[in-house]
Amino acid sequence: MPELPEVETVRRGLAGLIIGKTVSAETHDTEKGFPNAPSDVKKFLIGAEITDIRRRAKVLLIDLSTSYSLMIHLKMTGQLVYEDPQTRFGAGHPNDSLVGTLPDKSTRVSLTFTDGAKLYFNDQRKFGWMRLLPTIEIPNINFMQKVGPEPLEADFTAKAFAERFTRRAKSPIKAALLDQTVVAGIGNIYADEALWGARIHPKMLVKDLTQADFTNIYREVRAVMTLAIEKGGSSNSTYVNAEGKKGSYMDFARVFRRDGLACPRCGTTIEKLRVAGRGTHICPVCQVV
DNA sequence: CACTTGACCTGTCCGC
DNA sequence: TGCGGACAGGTCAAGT
Repeated sequence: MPELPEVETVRRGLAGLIIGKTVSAETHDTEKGFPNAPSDVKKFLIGAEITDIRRRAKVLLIDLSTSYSLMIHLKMTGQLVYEDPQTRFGAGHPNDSLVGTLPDKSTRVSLTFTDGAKLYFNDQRKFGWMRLLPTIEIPNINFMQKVGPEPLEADFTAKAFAERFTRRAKSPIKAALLDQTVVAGIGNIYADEALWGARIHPKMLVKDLTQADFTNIYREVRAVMTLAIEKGGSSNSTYVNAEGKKGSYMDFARVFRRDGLACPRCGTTIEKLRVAGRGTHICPVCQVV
């Protein structure tokens, strides 16, 4: 799914909907998605109040009053959808919804709150996961130790951005942008969009780029992600926010999934190629190797 | 280490 | 209409 702007959109939506609520029940499928022991779930999740919702890179953290947290990665097709059964607010809402009646075939975890509201974790491809762990242990887990800085932090500079890439000298710039240990939160959509904005070909090697190039990429990454958060993220097929609704960034995309259409800057037909094993979209005139 | 490729899953779309 | 193959927002564990 879900790159930084989509996960941030879910975080903001959920924060307004479930902070302060108390979990009264939980069900999940046993094979995948929520591997915690039933005794831990009973002890640290049931009866817990939601105290905060945080995001780091593409990971969501739902903090509980028991000093435990739910740590969630949506991967490609994960959804966290809230539903208030009294008003039918949330899932199944007719406007811009990609979610029908829940739970459905893709539902892996369901939480019920004491007021009757529900939170569903759906994941069509089952790559995503949710786990319950002590809040204090989160900074120690491998992913948190290795993940790079948040690109939208106010004090994150263009110079600091460029320095993160020195390790990846022989990588194509797109592969390095997708590496979460370099900079956090960038995925396939916003890598393509930012490189188009910076007029840099995704196959350009890191070592062949100048500080000026990195400054441009830095500006574009920040601009495109900020706009995407404003638009509620990108919905190609399965991504929805906490209310089950789509994001509209794809209406503003300049190259991503626009192969065969005109480059909005020069009119040349946008092409699709493969870089770092991922579908990649470029303007062959604006972005030259 | 740095770098590349395949694996993990289900669903959809495209060509025959 | 059916069937095979490629592809899809992301990491990982292997391989070189």
